[in-house]
Amino acid sequence: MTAQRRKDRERAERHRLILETARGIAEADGWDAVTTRRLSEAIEYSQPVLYSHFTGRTAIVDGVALVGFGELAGALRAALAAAPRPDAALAAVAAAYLRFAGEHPATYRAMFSMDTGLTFADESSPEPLRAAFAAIRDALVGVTGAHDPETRTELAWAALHGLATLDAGHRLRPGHGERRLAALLGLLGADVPG
Amino acid sequence: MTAQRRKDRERAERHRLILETARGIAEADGWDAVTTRRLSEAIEYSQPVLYSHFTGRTAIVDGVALVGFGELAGALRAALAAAPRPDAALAAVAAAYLRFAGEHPATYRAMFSMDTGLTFADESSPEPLRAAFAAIRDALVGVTGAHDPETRTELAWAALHGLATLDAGHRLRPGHGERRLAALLGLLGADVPG
DNA sequence: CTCCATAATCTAGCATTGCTAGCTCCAGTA
DNA sequence: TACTGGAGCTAGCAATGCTAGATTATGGAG
Repeated sequence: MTAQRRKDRERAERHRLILETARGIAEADGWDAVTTRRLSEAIEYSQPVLYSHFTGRTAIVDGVALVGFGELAGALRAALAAAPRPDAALAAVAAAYLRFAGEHPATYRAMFSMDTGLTFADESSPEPLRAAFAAIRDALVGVTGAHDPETRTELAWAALHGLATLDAGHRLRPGHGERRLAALLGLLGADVPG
Repeated sequence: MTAQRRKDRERAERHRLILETARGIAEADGWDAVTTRRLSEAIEYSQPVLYSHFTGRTAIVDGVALVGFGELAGALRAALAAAPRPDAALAAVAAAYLRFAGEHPATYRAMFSMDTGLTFADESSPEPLRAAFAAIRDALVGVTGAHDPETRTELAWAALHGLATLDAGHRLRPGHGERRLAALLGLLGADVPG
């Protein structure tokens, strides 16, 4: 049964290849360019192979999103751990969040802006997403009175997400990202009444 | 030439009908359900008629987005005008913004989350969008020290947009919208150092 | 080493999509 | 009343996601 073991490994590798290739095409030419034909050609397999790994095109997008959640959680945790002092942690985490969104716009879109089959906000929420949420909350708790941290974390997340998506859509003034981030940190750092 | 006048009127009316129907289908069954065939059938014309009004499907989405910008700007201006005192204006505007996004999710998607041919952030930005931005800024200026109002307006907008989109994607705890809005208003109302 | 059953992979094609070429037919003019 | 221009439709193309059925490779039994 050692042959089976090897096949499983090759299959997992190809699974990874599909996701990586899809992500690459999406980051290069947008998600519309990720057609099953182009993707299958890029991985040098025929289209039906894709369907032996994923239930359909949207499942592939979901797969990329999941990888993204893992990366984002890692980046936030790393920023949190590397921050010298608690009050610097929030700035580091926020900057890391916006950097991730800016450097991987298509991945970020898959995670947050595309019709998805993933479920959230309940127990079946992907673990990496919960980890990313926890990183933001931990950073916030370190800097503020920690009154109702869940709500404040949701709010900080929403602000970061709004900045990321509006900026990606060129809805905000270019070149003012630093200033906006500073303003956000100023708000979040301040004690909130109520 | 009175016949021409009538034709122009009918044509404008049909233009409006197309946008309204497309929006209705999108709000009912999502944008994926807005196919040129279903849309043309709903307006009781053949498909090519759509292309005599719009350059393509995305132009129709853009048209709905533009209508949405107009409505949003109107709602924000109304909220601003109806607020009894300046410090209540911000709460009214923010609530109106989230209400609009919650009541017309597909329209809101067309405005902010879909690949669009519209341009923003420069002079050619749609006028209604600039009007909506101005309404938020005016509300903010009334409540705070108005230091760097452009940046603070972008930030407030981003927070509202983030709350709207994450909530629409069921990424936030249900039933806590009021609390999040209150927390946001608390942050924005507080004076920010720097 | 050979044969064969199983699994893996591909070829070919379906239904649906956005979009368009070219015909038809009707309204308005002389 | 004949004619012309344009408004609208029928029919069809290329591209998409997806799948059925044929085909080839794999690996164990004799």
